[in-house]
Amino acid sequence: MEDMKETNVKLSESEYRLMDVIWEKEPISAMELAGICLEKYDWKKSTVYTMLKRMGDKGLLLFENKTVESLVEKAQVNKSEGENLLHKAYGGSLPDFFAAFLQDRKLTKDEAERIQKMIEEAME
Amino acid sequence: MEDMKETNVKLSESEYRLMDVIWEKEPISAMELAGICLEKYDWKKSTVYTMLKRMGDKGLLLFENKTVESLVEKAQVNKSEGENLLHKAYGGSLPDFFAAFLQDRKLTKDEAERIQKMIEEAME
DNA sequence: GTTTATAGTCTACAATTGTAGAATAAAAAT
DNA sequence: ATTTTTATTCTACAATTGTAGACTATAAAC
Repeated sequence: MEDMKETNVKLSESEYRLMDVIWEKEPISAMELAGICLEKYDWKKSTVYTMLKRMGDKGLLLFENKTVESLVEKAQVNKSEGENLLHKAYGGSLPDFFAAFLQDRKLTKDEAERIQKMIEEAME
Repeated sequence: MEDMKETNVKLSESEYRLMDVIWEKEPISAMELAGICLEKYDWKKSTVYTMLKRMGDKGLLLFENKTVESLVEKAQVNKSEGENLLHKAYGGSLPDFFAAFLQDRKLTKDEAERIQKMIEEAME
């Protein structure tokens, strides 16, 4: 990972999958990547190379000198997808958003505490 | 809205936008829908009709007798998008997921309380 | 009933995504 | 240097998405 501030990065499903491997192993050689993707997703190597090319053009990663590294952070991609959903689906209301997940879900004491704590810290 | 349990409904960006209008006004006549979409998104009427056709084929809505109604609930679509993100991006960990949103965000006392309360209720 | 307006369908086309075989280039082995 | 192996690129193609103009059918007015 090198840099790139770009807000609102949007990856397709497959792009995300590929990035996910990259995030985990970078810097990684294109060949090793192809190997992992073959195992993990059953993608042929040319499929991986094609994606690398396209994603490189989009500025999502750097494929240079046999090696691949990301140009977007996982946290940032996740964040922007999340914020996007929060706004489009729940009008930006965090309580409404959270409610959707807490509705039919049980939390362990530990999880609940961890979250409670975060909330306190986020309270002004 | 009539029915359809289908887990994991996935709408494209435009499909979601159209559905959003439908959810708000259904049952609504195709023409009125086209009018709203023209104003709101600047989509030509044939664009709307094309989408209605395609989305009807996919079982996302019913376009019958000049009238349109949804076959998927907004809450359900939102939910499934959210769960999807939760899993793919945060390994299903709600605390991690929530943390991403609470990180750089301030909550009002009211919001915090509403969330706290939900958490307590979700705790076993 | 014929004109006019309104609603709906069809066809089209470009961009993006998912996928990969075939060809080529580069590196390693002999 | 030539063969063999391995890495990379090219070309291709189908499906999906985004978009809409042109045509047709239907209903409303006269």
